[in-house]
Amino acid sequence: MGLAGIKDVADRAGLSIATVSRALSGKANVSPKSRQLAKAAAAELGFVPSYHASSLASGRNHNVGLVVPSVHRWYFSSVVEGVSGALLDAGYDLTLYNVGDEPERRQIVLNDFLLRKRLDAVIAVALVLSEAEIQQLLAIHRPIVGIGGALAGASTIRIDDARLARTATEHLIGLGHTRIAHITGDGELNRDFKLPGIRRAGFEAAMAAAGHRVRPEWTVSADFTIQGAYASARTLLATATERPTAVFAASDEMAIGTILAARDFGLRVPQDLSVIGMDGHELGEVVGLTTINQDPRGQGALAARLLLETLDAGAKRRTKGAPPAPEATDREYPTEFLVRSSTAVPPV
Amino acid sequence: MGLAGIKDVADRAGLSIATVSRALSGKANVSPKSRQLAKAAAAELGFVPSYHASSLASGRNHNVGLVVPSVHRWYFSSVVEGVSGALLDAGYDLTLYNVGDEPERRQIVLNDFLLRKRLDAVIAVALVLSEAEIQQLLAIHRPIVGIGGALAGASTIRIDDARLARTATEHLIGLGHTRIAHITGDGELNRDFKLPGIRRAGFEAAMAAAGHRVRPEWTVSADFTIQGAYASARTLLATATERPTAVFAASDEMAIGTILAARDFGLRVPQDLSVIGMDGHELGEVVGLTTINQDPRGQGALAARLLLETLDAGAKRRTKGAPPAPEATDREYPTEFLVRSSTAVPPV
DNA sequence: ATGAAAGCGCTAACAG
DNA sequence: CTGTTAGCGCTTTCAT
Repeated sequence: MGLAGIKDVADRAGLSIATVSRALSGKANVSPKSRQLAKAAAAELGFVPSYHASSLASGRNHNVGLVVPSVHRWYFSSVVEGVSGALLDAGYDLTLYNVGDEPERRQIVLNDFLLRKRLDAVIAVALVLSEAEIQQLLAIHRPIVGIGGALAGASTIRIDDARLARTATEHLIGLGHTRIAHITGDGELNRDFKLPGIRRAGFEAAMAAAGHRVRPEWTVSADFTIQGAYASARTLLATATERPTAVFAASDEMAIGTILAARDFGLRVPQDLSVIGMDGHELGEVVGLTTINQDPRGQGALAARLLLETLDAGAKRRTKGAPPAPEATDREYPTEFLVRSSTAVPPV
Repeated sequence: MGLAGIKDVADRAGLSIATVSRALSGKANVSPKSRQLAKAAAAELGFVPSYHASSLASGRNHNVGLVVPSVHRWYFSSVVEGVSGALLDAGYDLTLYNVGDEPERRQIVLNDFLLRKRLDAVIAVALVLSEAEIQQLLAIHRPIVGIGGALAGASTIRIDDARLARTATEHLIGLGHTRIAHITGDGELNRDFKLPGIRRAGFEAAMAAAGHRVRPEWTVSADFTIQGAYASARTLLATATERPTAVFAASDEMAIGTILAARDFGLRVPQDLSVIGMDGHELGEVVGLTTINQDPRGQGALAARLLLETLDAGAKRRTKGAPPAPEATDREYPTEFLVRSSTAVPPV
C-alpha cells in the first residue's frame, strides 16, 4: 500500500512492464485479457503513475499553466473556475501563477516558472505580453492562449471591449442622458492591463458620436473593486450642483460601488442616477444592475478545451523543431446585454 | 536557443555535468570559478532545468497542491493569494484543485491527482477529510496542512469558529438585543464543510447562556454568497410584525446581503436592525459592517511558509519509510474584533 | 500482442 | 573540488 510502481503491477499481473504501460494508458495492441489483468493489478495495488517519470519519458505533462493578475478579483476567479473545471475533467493539473502587481514577480514567472518545461501550455488572462515574451514561450513549443488581452501571435479569446463600452454608453445616450460620467481604471492597473483604456475609448467615442461633452472631472478612476469605486463615486457625486445623470462604470464591481455611493447621498437609482456596468457580476442581480454580460467562466472553459484539443492533436513532437501549429486564432466570445433596473430616462 | 540541456551547459563551460548541476543548484563543493563558469554558460544558453528530470532524480518537486472548494468565493481566493505569494517567492509552483460541489470531483482529486507524486505537500482549505483520506496522503510521505477545517492527524491553521461566533452573538446581546436571527449555511454546504454548523452552535450557545430564545423561523440558511443571503434575508425580514432586531450572519458576505435586503425594506442599519458578520471581507468597510476579522490571506501565507520550512528541513527521504515527522500542530490564527457602524442598541 | 532494452534530463553517491 | 557511474519510473521503439 502507498507506494507501488509499474513494476509491481507488472509482477502481480504476470505481464511485462511495457504491456502494463500500454494497457493502463489505453493504448492499442493489448489483448482485452491483458488489459483486464493489468487494470485489476493496478487497482489492487492502488497504483498511481508517477507523472514525473511519465512526463520525462513521453514529453507530455498533463499540466497547463494559468497566469492571472489576481485570483481575488471577480473576473479572474471566474476564469480560473472555468479553466479548472475543464482541466480537471480531462485529468490535467492546473498550475496557477497569481502574478499580482509587482513587475518583478511577473518577470520571474515569465522567465523562470513558465519555462521549466513542466507545462504543456499556458493560458494568460488579461496580460499584456510583449512579442518577445510570447516568442519565448512559443520557442519552447508551448501553445499559449490569451483571454481578455491582446497577445500578438498567440490565440486569444476575448470580447470587443471598445465596441461593448460604446454600446453601453449608447444605451445611456439612447435614454436621453447627456451628462454622463465614467469610472475607469487606475493608472496602476493600466501598466499591464490596458483594458480600462480601451473601455474608456469606447465611452468617449460614443459620447463624441452623439455630440456630448466628456467632462474631465466626470471621468474618475478606481481600482476595479467595489470599495475602490465606492470611494471614487462618492467624490464624483459629492457636489449636488453639476452632477451627472448617469454613470458608465468600466466594470460591474465599480458600477455596484457607484450604486452604493449613490444611495449614501440619497440618490435613487435609476430615478436620480442611471448606472450601467460591464461584465456580468452575480451581485449585479441584487442591485438590479444593467450590464453587458460576458461569461468569464465560459471563456476560461473554452480556452482550456481549445488547448486540450490542440494538445491531443499535436500528440508528441517534443524534440521536433516546429511549434505545434498554434494557428493563432482570435475569437470573439458572445456577450449578452442585460437591461435591468439601474438605468432609465434622466430626471427632468 | 530555446532548448538547452545541462549537457550543453557543461560543454560550453568546459565542466562536467555533475559540476554544473551542483553549481547551478547552489550546492557546496564547487569552486567559485567553476560556479561562475557554469552560471555564465547557463545564462548564455538560456538554460532552464527540466523540473521533471530533476524531480525524478531528486525526489523534490518544488510544487505544492492547494485544494479549495471554490476560488470564486471571497474566503478561498484570499487564501489562494496568500499561499501563492509565499510559494512564488520560494520558487515553488502551486497546483490548484478547485474541487467545487460535485463529490465525484472531490474523489478524483483525492484519489488520483494528489497521489501522482507530483506534489511535495498539500494544503487543504475548509475541507473535511476522513481519517482514511488523510492517511492516504500521509502514506505517500507528503505533509498536509489544513486551513479552516479539522484534519485529524494533520497540521492545521484555523480560528476558533465556535468561540468567535459566540463572541459575535454576545456583542449583540451586550447591546441589549434579545430578538436575534441567524443566517447559516445551506445543507448543501454542510456536507464537506461543517463550518456553518460550528458557527451556528456558537450562536445558539450564546443565546442559551443569555437565556434568549432561538426562534427556528429566525434561523435561515443561504449559500454563503451576498446574493444568496440577500434572498434569504428578504424572506426573513418580509413580515413587519415579529421581526428580529439583530442578525448574526455566519459570514460577512451573508451579512452584507442582509444589509442590502434591509435597505430594500426601508430598515436603517443599525437603528432598526443591527447586523454582525464574520471574516473580514473588504466590502464590510463600505457598508460599515461590524465583524470579526480573520485574515485568510495571512493564513494562506503562513500555511505555505510552515510547509516550506518542513520541506527544507526534511530535505530528501523519498524512499525512506517514515513520514517527515509532520508533528501535527494545531495553531489558532489571531483574529480582530472590528466594531463599525452596523450594530447598535435595539430600537425601543 | 508482447517483452527487452534504450533512454527522457537530471541528481547523487562514489571514487578520484 | 571534480568527474564517473548509476539510476529516478516510466514510455517507446524494436524485435519477437
